[in-house]
Amino acid sequence: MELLQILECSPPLAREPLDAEQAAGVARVFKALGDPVRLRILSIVASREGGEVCVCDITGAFELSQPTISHHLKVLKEVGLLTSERRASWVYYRLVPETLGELSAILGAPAAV
Amino acid sequence: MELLQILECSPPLAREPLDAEQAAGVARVFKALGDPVRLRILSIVASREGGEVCVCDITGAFELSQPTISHHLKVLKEVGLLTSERRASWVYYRLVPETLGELSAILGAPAAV
DNA sequence: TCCCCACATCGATGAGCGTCGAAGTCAGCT
DNA sequence: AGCTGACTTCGACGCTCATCGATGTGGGGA
Repeated sequence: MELLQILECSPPLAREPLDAEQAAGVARVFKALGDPVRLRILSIVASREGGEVCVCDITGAFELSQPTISHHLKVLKEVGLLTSERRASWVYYRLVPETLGELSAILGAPAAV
Repeated sequence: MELLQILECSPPLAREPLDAEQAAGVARVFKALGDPVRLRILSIVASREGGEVCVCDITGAFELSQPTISHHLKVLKEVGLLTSERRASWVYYRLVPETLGELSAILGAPAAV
């Protein structure tokens, strides 16, 4: 059930065809990346010094309602690209670099061990 | 196509936030990858010895109608992941490795300069 | 020339998704 | 306890998309 496990078991595209289960899992993550707002959110979190971003910082970067941003954050979290932690009144989001790395490897990165 | 240019100009996610135009372009390609059938098609083409796959070979690998496969091939072609060439009665599809490489770099590949 | 085959396009349909306002939750402050 | 601020969840609406059957196209072969 865990998505990251499926990513770890999926070979690079150029090595051998994906089976249906692998394709379904990998596609879920790519689908999450297939939205401009989510991509920008992810890049904001990923490029942040310290690695943490408060939701209010993200909301301020878009001309979208706060529930919409929250929805996108939820999608990114569900596929294992982000994690969240509540401290006091604020919720901080943080990148999961392993997931990003697995995706890169599936696309055919030169296997950075 | 100008899509590949956008990919080339887009920094790795972890380096700096994407602007709206970059995010829109990159998202188009990821959205194309966000479907299990298209991912499997891409892996079939990418892992093929010789690099060429006839449409009939792809259609045979799925329990989907031929128009549906043709639709997915068109999507992959429009975002610059595949090219096609007609020879005699058959149409052969081929991977565009540059596009895949740019995506991998945006996800944070170890900067293959 | 006529037919057949490989593939693309068209039009329709049902499911999914992005977006919003409204309402709910949760924590700190007075 | 009550209030306020930061997010999340809910319900709804409009649009996009995956899929299909039917139809169009283009190239060989008989």
